[in-house]
Amino acid sequence: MTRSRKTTDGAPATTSMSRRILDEAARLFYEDGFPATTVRKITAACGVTAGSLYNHYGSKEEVLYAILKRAHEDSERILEEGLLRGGDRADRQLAELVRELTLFHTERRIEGLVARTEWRHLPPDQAKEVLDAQQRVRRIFERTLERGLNTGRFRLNDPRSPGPARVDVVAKAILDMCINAGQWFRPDGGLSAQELADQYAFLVLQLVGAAPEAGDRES
Amino acid sequence: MTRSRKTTDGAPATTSMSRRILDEAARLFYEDGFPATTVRKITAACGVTAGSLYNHYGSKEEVLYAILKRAHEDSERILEEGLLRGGDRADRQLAELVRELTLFHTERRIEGLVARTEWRHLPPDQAKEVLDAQQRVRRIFERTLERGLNTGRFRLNDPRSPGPARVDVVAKAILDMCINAGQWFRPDGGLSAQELADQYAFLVLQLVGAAPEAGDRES
DNA sequence: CTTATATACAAACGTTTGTTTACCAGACCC
DNA sequence: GGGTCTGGTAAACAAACGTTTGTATATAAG
Repeated sequence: MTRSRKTTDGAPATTSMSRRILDEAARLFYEDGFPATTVRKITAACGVTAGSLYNHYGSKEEVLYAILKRAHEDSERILEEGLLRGGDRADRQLAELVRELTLFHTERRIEGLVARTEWRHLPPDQAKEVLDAQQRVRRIFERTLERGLNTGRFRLNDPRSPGPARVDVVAKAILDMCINAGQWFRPDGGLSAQELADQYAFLVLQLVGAAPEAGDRES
Repeated sequence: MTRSRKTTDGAPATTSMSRRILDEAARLFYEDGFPATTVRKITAACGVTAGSLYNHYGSKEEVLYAILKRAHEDSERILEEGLLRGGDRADRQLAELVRELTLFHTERRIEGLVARTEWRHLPPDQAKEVLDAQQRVRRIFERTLERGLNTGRFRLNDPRSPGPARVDVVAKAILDMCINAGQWFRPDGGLSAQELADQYAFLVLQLVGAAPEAGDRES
């Protein structure tokens, strides 16, 4: 996991300093935001002095970019795995997606929030990379929603409204729910992250009007 | 509306400088965050020099506090009005709450986002004020949810789960949906803020399992 | 006219910022 | 031993920070 820079795969006693800087910086960006977090605070949290950061990263911005890149790669991978686990029924796919995304943002809420809020402070080309990754995640949800509507598993027709709710709007609503759960959830409230993810999956299925099907247990 | 400081109620040609500073600061806090926004940028946007800000506010923090206070007062007032308009049926109350909150955060997304994200940079007692206001908003939603469950209008029992979804969890999910809509919504996408608010109200009613009742038109 | 008040300005304050530089201790290879 | 590399240190850099100061000007009151 932690690949030390040049050693021949012998695991170092402590996590490598490069990795340590990433973790402490993520925590500080989460608490205070990127601009208010100084290089001196980051390095002090790692037990070294300011100049040392530049042995591992070219700038403070580069540290932020590394954090965001890792978070987005991991979340995309996790969602695609969940999609496969859902089989070919859109409702089961959607439930898996919601579960996985909620779990990711509760278990790794520090990186999750930083990735959502601090990309503005990156140079434009790197900021665009982050936005593209967010768009890919959204597309995964939109495709599953469309599949569920086409197969008649989801129902989004408001009797008081001219047309059905738009798929992109529904996808955004679901994403905002799952992503922001990480901001308030604390595992000490008598509710585990797993239980929260299950409740969210249930709520989202109700939200898209997924009728309980034969084969799903009924209470 | 804009009360100029000393004139005898004759409307000034331009909005007063105190108000102007508030608006420009809000926009800059929204774009770059509080710590990355300098006093010089704020005052330059108002066409004056840095020192002039201190004729109107005691510090940069005080500007942030004024923005947050105004936003929270307005949103609480709007929600309570919506609650009254909903009558005594919990489903109609909930629909009004969702509509109003979504509208507020789309029409005033700048203040809305700043209020949600920048309170960390306030001194502890003022930060607590903001958190208290957020808690009051959450309670409004929780009470309406409880009323709907007690009167049987809402249904939150997951057949695959031991108990029903917790009211506080459902309230958070709804709040995250509405509040964050302001971050991505742009009125140029062929969807007005009103239509978005209506769709969200519909989605939330499905989410809480509100059965369409006699008297609501069916398509 | 005189006086007071509000608000603008330019300039400076001490501090902190991200980053660079020059130097040094230890590990490894031959 | 000597040579090279890695990754640390202390000190310095210009630039930018929030804020204070002294001063000018315009408006309104007495």
